[in-house]
Amino acid sequence: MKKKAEERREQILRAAFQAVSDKGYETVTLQDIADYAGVSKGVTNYYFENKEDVFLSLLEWVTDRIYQQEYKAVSKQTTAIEKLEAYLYSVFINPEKNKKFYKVYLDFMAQASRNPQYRQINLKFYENCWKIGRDIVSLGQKEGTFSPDIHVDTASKMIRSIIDGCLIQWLMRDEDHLHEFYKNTCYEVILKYLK
Amino acid sequence: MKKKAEERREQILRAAFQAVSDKGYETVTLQDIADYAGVSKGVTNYYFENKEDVFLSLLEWVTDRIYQQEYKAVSKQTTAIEKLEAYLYSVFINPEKNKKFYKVYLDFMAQASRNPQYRQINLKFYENCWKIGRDIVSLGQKEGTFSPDIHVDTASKMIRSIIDGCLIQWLMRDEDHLHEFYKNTCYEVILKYLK
DNA sequence: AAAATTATTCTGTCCGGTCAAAATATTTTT
DNA sequence: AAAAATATTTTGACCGGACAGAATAATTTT
Repeated sequence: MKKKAEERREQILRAAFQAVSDKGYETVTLQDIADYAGVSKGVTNYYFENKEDVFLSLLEWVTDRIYQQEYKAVSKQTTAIEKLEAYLYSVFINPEKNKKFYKVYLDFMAQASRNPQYRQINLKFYENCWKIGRDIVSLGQKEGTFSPDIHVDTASKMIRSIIDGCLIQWLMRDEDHLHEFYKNTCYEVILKYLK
Repeated sequence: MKKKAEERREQILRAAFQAVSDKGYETVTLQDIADYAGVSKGVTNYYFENKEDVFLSLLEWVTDRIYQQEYKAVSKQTTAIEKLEAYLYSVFINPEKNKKFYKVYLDFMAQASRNPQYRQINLKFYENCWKIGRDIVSLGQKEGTFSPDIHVDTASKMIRSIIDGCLIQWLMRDEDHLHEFYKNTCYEVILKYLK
C-alpha cells in the first residue's frame, strides 16, 4: 500500500523532473507532468496537494539524490586528494546529466531568490555539500596535504561556489566538449586554493 | 523625435527591470510593466514588438549597463592588483543592487538554458567580462605580479565563474551581512589562483 | 458493495496581443 | 500667428486561448 504510493510519487517526480528540464519551471503544466508520467491529470492531484507541492517535493528529491551520489563517491576514497577528485568526478558526472540537473536547478534558484520555501530546501542542499567540503579540507589538513592556514568553513563555501559557477558558465556556453575543460580547471583552481 | 522614443523605451525597460526583480520573469505581465512605468498597457506594445522583445531588450540593456560600470571602474586603475580590486568592488557593488541584478539575471539564465536568443545575449556579456579578466591577468603577468604559468584565457573564464558562483550562493543565503564575506573570499581565491 | 484510486469534464481566472477611438503633438496653410 | 490638417502617441475594452483546481464519473481493489 504505502510502497505503491511511494513509487507513484517517485514516478511523478521523475516525470516532473524531465518535464521541467525540457520545458522550464513556469511553462510546465500539471497536464504536462501527467503526460510525461503516462497517467491522467487526476493522479497528480491525488498524490500532491497542488502544483507548488509537486515542485517543492521535486526540488527536495532532486537535490537529495545529487547529494547522496556525491557523498557515496567521496566515502569510497581515503585520502583528501582522492576524495576531492571523487567529489568533482561525481559533480561533473557527464554533459547530459549536468545539463538536465542544472537547467532545473537554475529554474529553482530563480524561484528561490523570491520564495523562502525553495530557499530553505536549497539551503539544506548547500549544507550537505558544505559538509562534504569541510570533511575533505580538514582531512587534507590533518594529512598535511592542504595548507593549515585555510579556514575550513570558508573553504567549503568557496568549493561549492566555484563548482556552481563553473557548471553554470559551462551550461550557458552550450558546448558539450567544454565539459572536460571546466571540470579540470575547476579542480585546479580548488586545489591551488587549498594548497 | 527619436530621442523621445529612446527615452520611452528606457523608461519601460527600467520599469520591467524592477517588475521582474520583484515578481519574477514568468510572473510579470505586460500590465505589471505598464503599471511600474506609469503608462497604459498599450504603450509597451507600441514601443516593443511583443513581450519577448521587451525581455530580450531588457537582458541586453541590463547586462550592458553592468559591463560598462565594470569597465569604467577597471579603466581608472593602473596596476593589475588595483584593477582586480576595482573590478571586484564594481561587481560586489552593494547588497541591494546585487540582489536586484542577480534575481533578474538568474531568471534570464534559466530562460537562456533553453532559449538560444537569451543565451546569445548572455554570451556577449560573458565575452565582455572575459575581456576585462584577460586584460587584468596579462597586465599582471607583464608586471610580474601574477604567475607566468597561468593561461590567460582560462583564467578569465575562472574569474567570472568564481564571481558568479559566489554571488549566487550569497543571494541564496539571503543574509546581507555575508556580502562582505563573499566579496573578500572571492578576491582571495582569485588572487591565490593568479599568483 | 464499500473504499480507494484513476480518468474526465467543468469552471472561473488570467493574460497576451489587437484595435478603434481619443488625446496630443507637429506641420502646413491661410 | 491663428486655424486647419496631418501625424504620432496613448488608452483601455475586448477576444481567444490556456491553465489550475474542483467536481464528477468511472474503474479497480479490498
